[in-house]
Amino acid sequence: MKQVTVYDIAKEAKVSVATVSRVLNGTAPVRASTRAKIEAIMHRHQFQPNALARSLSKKETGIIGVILPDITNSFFPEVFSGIMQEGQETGYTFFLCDTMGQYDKESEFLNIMREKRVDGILFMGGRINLNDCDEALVQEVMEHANKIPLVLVNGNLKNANLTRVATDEYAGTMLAVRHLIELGHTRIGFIGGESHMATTMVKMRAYRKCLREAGLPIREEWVLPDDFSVDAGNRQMQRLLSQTERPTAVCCVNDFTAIGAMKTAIDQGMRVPDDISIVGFDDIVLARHFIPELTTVSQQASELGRTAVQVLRQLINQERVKKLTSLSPRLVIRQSTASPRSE
Amino acid sequence: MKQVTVYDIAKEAKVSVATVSRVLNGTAPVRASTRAKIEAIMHRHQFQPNALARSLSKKETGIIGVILPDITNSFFPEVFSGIMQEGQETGYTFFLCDTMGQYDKESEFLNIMREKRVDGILFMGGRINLNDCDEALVQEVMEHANKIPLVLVNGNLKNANLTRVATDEYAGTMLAVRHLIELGHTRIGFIGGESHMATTMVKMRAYRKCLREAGLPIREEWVLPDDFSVDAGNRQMQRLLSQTERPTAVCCVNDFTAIGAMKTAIDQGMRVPDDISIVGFDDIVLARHFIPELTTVSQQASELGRTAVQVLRQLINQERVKKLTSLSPRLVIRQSTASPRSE
DNA sequence: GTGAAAGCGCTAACAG
DNA sequence: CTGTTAGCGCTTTCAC
Repeated sequence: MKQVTVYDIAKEAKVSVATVSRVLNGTAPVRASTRAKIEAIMHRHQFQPNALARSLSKKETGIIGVILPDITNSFFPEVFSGIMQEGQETGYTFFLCDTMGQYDKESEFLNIMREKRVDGILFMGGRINLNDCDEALVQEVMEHANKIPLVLVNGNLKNANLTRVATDEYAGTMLAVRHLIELGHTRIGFIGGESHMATTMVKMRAYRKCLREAGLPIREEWVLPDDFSVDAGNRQMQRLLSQTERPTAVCCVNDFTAIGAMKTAIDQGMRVPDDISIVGFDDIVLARHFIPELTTVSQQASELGRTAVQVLRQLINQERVKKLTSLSPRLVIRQSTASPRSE
Repeated sequence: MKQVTVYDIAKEAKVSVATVSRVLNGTAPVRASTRAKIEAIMHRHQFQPNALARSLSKKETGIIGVILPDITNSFFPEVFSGIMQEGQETGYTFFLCDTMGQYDKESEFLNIMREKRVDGILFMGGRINLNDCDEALVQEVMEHANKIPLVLVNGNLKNANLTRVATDEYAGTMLAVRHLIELGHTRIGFIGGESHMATTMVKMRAYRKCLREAGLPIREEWVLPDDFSVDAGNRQMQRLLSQTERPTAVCCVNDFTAIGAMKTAIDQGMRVPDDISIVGFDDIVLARHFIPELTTVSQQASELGRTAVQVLRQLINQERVKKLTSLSPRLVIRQSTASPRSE
């Protein structure tokens, strides 16, 4: 019942373990006949080389550690899917850690990854999305990054100067707001996002910039941060609708809040997009299946994941790497936006 | 820059590596003073014990391998989330493999897991959902299961007699169909699901049983398998609506097809649930956010994941385990179902 | 309590 | 081409 090892194979083939190792890795020429014999024996015994032993001596595991805040949030499975596709093609395997948004879990997982000797780390969510992250937390990540290839995905850490790949959310939001303006909207609100998160700030900044550029007034009572959930969308749309002066369009921090906003608006008897236009951000899979289909900004999550792995691989291979790889989002126009009714 | 090892620690503390190992694992008493000294040194050097070396000698990794067919399908992240929660509490870590529905990838990952010496395997999707799985594929899994703890989650392999945990989909479907019948529906269709998949067959069987029990006729032209996608729902609802005699309610194989069916019905000018009632299966997160909110059967995905880990752990610890652990689904009544209009 | 030493299974010089 | 041997870093008897 004991696992067969290179020694067993070697003995049976009457060769040394070195030779067995050679056919296993193709690291040096081996006579065709002995190679064939060894392979036959390995096959017969269904030999499974012990990856632990191999990694221990090679000092590399072929494992990439992935930290993300919530696998249950459909954006992340898509990114992860891209990560896996890219990784599989290059023989990498993944160690996925879900921090459930807790910063101390990030620290914990970072350590576990180091113990497991992963070859590199992809860091998403949590502290790297904070606008003003605690110095100690930044420090910690920097120390790890000093010892092991690490890239921040869709986030940043002030003054840490780490390698990162991210969607250009500023540009993405401009796409969304300009779309609304081009449709003729002049009364545009913004919903969702915790205000201490970088995403929220960036998106709001882009939103304000656009309105200003277009010479439109910014009504602070229409700028309603909250969190990133569907419920946030519900709540803030409710608030918007309770005002006597209402916007005719709203830009949402992500698709979840957009969905919530849409639902509440419709439940209150409004029609989307006739009475109010709504645009989201992320283009989650179900966005196109809502009624009405959601206009949104696609982050191309899968592409983001692939790119992240490519960049990390360069880091692992000690190649030169751009400090920031920026991906351009795309506006996906569907049914939830239209020109305002002329009144 | 080199990693510090137990030897470095031992030397600095003027003790043997054995003692260092003892404080690391608490496997034997160590004098408090020397323990303190060692711990201080480890802390100072930020010592990270090499998990590979440890696993190699202990012959256990604390890793559970998880095979699933598509992390992008929101049902699986939820299951996985439950798996991780349960695992974390017991110190396990996970190796996630997405087969993207390809059977050969299942084989590949099974082998990789063996090489990585995971402590146990959780198998979801792919071949274990086939109603009639190729004998060789069954055999392969059986051989692995013979060597390593393995549990099938929401699936089965004929005559393999493997340990499994699964939702009772038969019961779940009965819940759904009976609900429709109790509402007064007599004309009920069934949409979606590939007919060679076990889920589909089980659910259809339950559907037929319910109708028969209630003395209702089964109209074969209203039983429309397809695949499990939103588009399948679109297509088959389209077909249903093109018939002159239409059902007043339809039971869908899962939430995706239900969403598709709903969307097509509404796009065609029907009202849900007024003109047609729709019930799904799974209770994905967004089900409650659709308009109308989707009535569905909850699999309690997260609970399923937790249970799977518990069972696997028992297997790993060589405890007695029930061959089948069955979870009861729950009907979640929301807005997409109502009594048929009396005409 | 603590130390010496033999593994765990594989890779990689080095020598031939 | 192939064999010998010394690691890789930790755990675990077995003595003392």
